[in-house]
Amino acid sequence: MSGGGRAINVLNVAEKPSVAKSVATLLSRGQGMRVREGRSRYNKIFEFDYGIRGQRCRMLVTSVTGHLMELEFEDRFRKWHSCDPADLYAAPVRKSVPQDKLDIKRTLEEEARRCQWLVLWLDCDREGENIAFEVIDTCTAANCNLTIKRARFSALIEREIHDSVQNLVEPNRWFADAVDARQEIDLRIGASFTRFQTMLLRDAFVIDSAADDRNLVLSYGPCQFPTLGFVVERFWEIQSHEPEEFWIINCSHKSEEGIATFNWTRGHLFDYTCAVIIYEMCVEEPPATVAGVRQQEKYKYPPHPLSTIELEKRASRYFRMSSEHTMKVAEELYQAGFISYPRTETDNFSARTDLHAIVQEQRGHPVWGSYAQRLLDPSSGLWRNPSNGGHDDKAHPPIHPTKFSGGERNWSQDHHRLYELVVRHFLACVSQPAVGAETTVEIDIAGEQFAASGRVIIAKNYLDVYRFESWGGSVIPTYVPGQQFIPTTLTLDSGVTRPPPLLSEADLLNCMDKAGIGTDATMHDHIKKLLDRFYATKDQNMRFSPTNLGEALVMGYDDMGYKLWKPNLRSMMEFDMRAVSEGAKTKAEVLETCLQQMKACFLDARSNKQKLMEAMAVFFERAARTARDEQHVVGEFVRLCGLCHQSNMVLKRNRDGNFMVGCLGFPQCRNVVWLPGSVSEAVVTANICNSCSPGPIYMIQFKFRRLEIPPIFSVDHLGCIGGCDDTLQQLTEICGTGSRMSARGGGPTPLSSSAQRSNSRQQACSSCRQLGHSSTDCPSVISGTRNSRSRRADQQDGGLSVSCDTCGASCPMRTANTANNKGRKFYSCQSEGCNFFVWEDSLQNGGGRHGANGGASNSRARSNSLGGRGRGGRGGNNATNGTFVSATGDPVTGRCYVCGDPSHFANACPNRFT
DNA sequence: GCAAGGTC
Repeated sequence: MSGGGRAINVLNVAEKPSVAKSVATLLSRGQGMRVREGRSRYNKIFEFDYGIRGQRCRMLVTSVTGHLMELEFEDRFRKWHSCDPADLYAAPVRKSVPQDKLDIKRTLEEEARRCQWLVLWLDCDREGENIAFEVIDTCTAANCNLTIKRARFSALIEREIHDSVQNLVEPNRWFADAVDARQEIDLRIGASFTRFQTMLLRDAFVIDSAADDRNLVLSYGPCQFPTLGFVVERFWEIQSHEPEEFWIINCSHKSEEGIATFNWTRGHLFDYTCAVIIYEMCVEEPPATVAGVRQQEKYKYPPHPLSTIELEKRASRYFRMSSEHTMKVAEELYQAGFISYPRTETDNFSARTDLHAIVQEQRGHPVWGSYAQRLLDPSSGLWRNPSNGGHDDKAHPPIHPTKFSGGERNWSQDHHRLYELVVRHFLACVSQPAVGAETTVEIDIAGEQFAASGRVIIAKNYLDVYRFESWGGSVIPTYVPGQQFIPTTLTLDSGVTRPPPLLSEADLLNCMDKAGIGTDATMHDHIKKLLDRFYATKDQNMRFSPTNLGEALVMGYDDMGYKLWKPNLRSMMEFDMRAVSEGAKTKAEVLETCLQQMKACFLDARSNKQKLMEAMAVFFERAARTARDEQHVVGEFVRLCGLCHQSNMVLKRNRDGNFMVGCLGFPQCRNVVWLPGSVSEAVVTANICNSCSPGPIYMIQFKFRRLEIPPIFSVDHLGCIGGCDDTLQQLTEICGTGSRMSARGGGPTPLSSSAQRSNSRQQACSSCRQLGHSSTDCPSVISGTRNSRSRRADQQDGGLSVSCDTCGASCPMRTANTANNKGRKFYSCQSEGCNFFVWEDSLQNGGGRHGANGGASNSRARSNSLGGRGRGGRGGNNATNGTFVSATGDPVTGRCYVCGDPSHFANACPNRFT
């Protein structure tokens, strides 16, 4: 091993103590290795003799603990009031070793003085390269004659480590530069915005967080803020959700073999008339014909090897552990040698990993040991080489067990759980997928398609050990093509669309991962920061809601038109960092352009600080000395909340100046009545509404902006929000509301919310002079001229069809079979999820669509924001109560949806389509 | 008192 000539001293530095120990052990093969203390008690020094390409070496292997240095502003810029925060974009910064790392620095200096070579064993990623240069700077300051080399390795495996030390390379300056740029940008942006918004808002409002207001820091960071943005965005999405009623036909069939539930191929329809017509056709011609039976073998694959994010997501999902706690427990298991390094992006095992050896270790476990034995038995056929998740950080393998344990005495329940997850996940990864046999039966009732499916699990395979996942199986009776049967139940049911749930921790990690916010080692920190800063809370179900403070800050920047709370900024920076690390751009170039842009953004944000103040004023009271000129903060009493029955509903303005009546129980109670966007003034009067209950409900004197309401309405109106007031309802429909959600939606952020508001107000259609639509989507234009001509051109041989207004598919002509419309022809779209429907005679007449609602297939009438009346435009027809049950042969219940009479169905109603 | 990134 050791060659001739005089031995040189080689200082080897790893990123962390564990790597130093591994490298030393592997290189020395455990022979003749000495350990001695350095100045830092964590960072030992290992010594042994070794030969590098014929050169005899005395190897000294030690470590740092991550970054050795920190970037800071020079002293005179460190105090918050020492300078204008805008100056922080140019204030001099310097890198230095912080107090708690000085002992490591001294060790490096002392050892470097007696060495000739320095070999860097830092992790092989950009941060690792940057740390390498911190070590180089420290060591060369003590000994300028050092020869500097970099060891490149991707796993702590004997052959790999020997190879890398025999093939030393140069450190990569570009990689380190990319990190330098990132650090400087993060520091300047973070410090300037944090100081600015903290000093602006903390003393101006009474922020009732758990922290003392004086110590509250309203931080801004390029990772924490987009993380908050995800939470707020979902919250807004939920708030803006307007439940929409839909209709669905359900069919089931019971036979001796069991029951099959058939789902309507159309999914659901939002148009009630359309759904009822189809439903009634099915009811009147109920025999079902089996159109097809499909049998397929399906596989459920085991997960990819375990990365940090996956570990965090799964621990959150399976055990409700926070990502921060998961990482703490994982770190302890790692320190004790039970699992591999827990901070890894890699989800692919290197071909050199001895997977069988890892399984072998687990054979003795009382619970999963027998599964491990089966895996190793070639005759079981259970083994499968793990899939490749496609990520490799080139530094660490996927998380896997490194030492057998049947459970240690000092382990908490969470240590047990996490170790079990890591082991079971690993065993699952090297197992065959679960196999199932799926049967799909398609049936046809009066031209409508339904389908049912069942699954039988043939082989559980990995699911036997991965108890966290399941694969539902259900058996359905046997059907043969052409078979006919009478459905046991055939019902028309209603449902309402639901908003998405609040973000779970796993969802949030997913969002961050996709947008490139944070790293595997820091993502949980950013989430925790939201909680620590009182920007968000986590409920019992581990789901995140923004606090008033978090929402106000995001709202403030959103109102300025900035995407500072979106992940774009970080993505842009990440793109630039990559360019630097590839040598396409220089560090100086990126710093200059990025900081110039950010400074301009900062100055602009500061000149628009009023937006931030206004957003805060929506949620918080002004501090005493500034509250004098504020009004509408608390609001005037209108009624007791009919939802929570605990708090008062008060008249308020939102930050755009739009009026609303909201429950003071917010955020626990979210009851709110949004008022028409055309209201210019609103004052609660002493008049009490005598038709709405429970009372008292105080009436509000409104003034509307003349140009924003149709001429038939008066600008002055004494109104009630209890549901009795038709004028308010109509104006709300016509003008829209000032609801933040209707303004924000999912589209691009408006630069000015007032511009958005005026766009949402509707003008009269220039074609038919009606309100509620524009000439481009006027029903008379669509069905009367342009589209009916194009439809005529679409006739097909062997049967008439028209092209669908909505999806463009061909819609065949069909004949209605209902009592009132027997023999009448219509076209309805066959595409899944499409509910286009039109009567043939309405096309021939060239006129508009049917009746008030009939035929206008896609009109998804929005529910009125003035509560309590069901769907707009169909007063008196409360369809949600009417589940029409028409079990063939069984009694039929329900009532007519047109007039509400229980003695007949709509198909026999004399008032239908009149 | 501020960021995000390493790590103990």
